[in-house]
Amino acid sequence: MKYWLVKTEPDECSIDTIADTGSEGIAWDGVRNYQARNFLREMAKGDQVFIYHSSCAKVGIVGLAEVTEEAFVDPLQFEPESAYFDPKSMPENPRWSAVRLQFVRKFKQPLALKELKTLPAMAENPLVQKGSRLSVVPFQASEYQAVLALVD
DNA sequence: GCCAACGTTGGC
DNA sequence: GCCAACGTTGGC
Repeated sequence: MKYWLVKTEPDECSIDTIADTGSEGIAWDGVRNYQARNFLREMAKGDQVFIYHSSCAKVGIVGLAEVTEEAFVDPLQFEPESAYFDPKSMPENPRWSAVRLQFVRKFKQPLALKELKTLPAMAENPLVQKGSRLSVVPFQASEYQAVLALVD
């Protein structure tokens, strides 16, 4: 099993939005960065995924989700009306992938970015590196456990 | 709202 | 292939 973190703006899709989708889960689409896309493609069913709120008042990890469907073609890239439309992506060779995530739980207290930066176990994680804009972040098992140890 | 850091585009 | 210009991300 592997571990990940995905960023989301709570105004667009918060942990509560994900929770509301229940057992159906939510398509994690709209990723338009190659490095992040490649990580999406590495995800396997059952992988654990931290949900992170960015660009908001309380930046940090707010809960946990799980991969329920491995990478599939992101349909939004072919929809001209979508903000995620990509005219250069060809149906015979789609550029962008999505996965399906299902809500696992919301932490009673979010783990703030500020706190994450103080954890020795997280020192090497891309999330806390200066200037990192990666929206899908791989986690080592040790990093995953260090975070879980601080939430309930 | 500001701005640093980063990724992408496109002219040459 | 270089690199300037531009657009975006995301913390603060």
